[in-house]
Amino acid sequence: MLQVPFIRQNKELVLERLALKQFKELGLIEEVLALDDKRKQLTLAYDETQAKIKIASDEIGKLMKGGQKEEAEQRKATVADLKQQQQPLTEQLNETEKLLHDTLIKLPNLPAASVPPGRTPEENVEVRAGGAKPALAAEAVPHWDLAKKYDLIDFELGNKITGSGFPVYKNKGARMQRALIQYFLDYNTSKGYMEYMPPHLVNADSAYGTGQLPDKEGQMYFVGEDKLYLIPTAEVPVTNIYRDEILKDSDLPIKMTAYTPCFRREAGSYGKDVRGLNRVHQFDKVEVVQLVHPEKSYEVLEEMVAHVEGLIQALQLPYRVLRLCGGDMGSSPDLTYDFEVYSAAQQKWLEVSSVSNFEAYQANRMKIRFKDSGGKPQLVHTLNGSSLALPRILACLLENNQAADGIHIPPVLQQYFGAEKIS
RNA sequence: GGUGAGGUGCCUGAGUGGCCGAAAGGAACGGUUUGCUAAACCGUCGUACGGGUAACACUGUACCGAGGGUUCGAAUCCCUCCCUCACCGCCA
Repeated sequence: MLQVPFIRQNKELVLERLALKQFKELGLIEEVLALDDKRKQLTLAYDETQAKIKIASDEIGKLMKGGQKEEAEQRKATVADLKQQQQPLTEQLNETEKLLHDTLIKLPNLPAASVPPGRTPEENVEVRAGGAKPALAAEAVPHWDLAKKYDLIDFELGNKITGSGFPVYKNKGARMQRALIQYFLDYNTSKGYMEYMPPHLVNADSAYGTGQLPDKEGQMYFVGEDKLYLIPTAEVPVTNIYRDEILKDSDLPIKMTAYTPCFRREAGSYGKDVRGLNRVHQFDKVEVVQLVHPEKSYEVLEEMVAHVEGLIQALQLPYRVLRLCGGDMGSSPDLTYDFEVYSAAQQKWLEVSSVSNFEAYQANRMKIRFKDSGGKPQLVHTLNGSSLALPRILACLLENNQAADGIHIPPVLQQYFGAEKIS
């Protein structure tokens, strides 16, 4: 959520940046400022009346004690009068505050100055690339065929148990999931991230906090009976650990990592890239989250990008790092880097990680603050990234490492997986 | 799910209608003392939104789980919800 004083002082910049993000309802900015003006005016009027009521009430108490009943009754009449004046103010104030909040929450975050212009994924900017695309044999096949050949994943079985997009991992496939999760968590904790295992369902407040609500409600599975949402990413429960907290500046940075399954309805994306593991409704992911001092967040963003890059390099996968253009970014981040790995048999780049700086956008929603050196509460900056999402990593590992004698496991995974290849 | 007790500031905990934004103790922070540590002593010790200021100061209002209500006046009384604890039931 953007901060009103900032909008007021930087109106032109805000309009310009929102346009970069392809945001159309620029009129909302004027609305916000007008509503805020109205709010201040009503607050002042309400407070003044309320102060008079308090004084009069106080006097009534004293008059009653002194036995001056008539005087007291007179004061009561005054209060009744004041309350009548106040009533419309109260209503208008509540209404205005709600409207202001509802309008404010509709505004996306401002993209950073370094965000490239553009509308579509094609306009994302490649920052760098690494790893070599493997030269596969002519008979190389995509991962869904390999999954069948080596009995690793059963997609049809998931259909029976749940529905499409819920693959069943089995055998060495299940073992590989476990190995990847453990390796990723070990890698993250070795770099100072504290490991968490958070709830997989969250309440509406948490979903609002990270920005899933109200905009992306349709992307989450909802348990109506208990008004809980299945998490689309560990970012939601993990970042909310510090919701409504005021930290000491010496507490920063806070580095957290968690493995969770992720649930996404993917409404509206049927039929596109849904084959095999490319897009599923439930998948596993290890996430890293940081809460940092505002002056450090861009430095930390680069550090997190390097962190994820190290992981992909260790897995020996060909990858590229993209800086997302304004139109392809989500509504909450200031700056996002996507990692894509090359799935050699499909000959496709698959997104496996997204690392973002949200600056104070999420922190303002969640009221995550710290006391700066002057002792004043100030919003932290939040960042998060996948390190990593499993399905597409697995797809690439299977496809890229297939050989006549089986699928070769990257050295870093062998001790976790317990073998050098799947055959 | 049932019954009972309860939810107060960073923590413990007092407060059952006006003198309470809230006692006391602890923790934390700053200072004095001290060879160092400890102890002792002094001070600070909520947040939000307004007004005010160059910035402080100062000042108004709100907040004692959440939301409603009663009353001139609510942490305190009433209602609904949420949560915690204990016991019972069920159960990994």
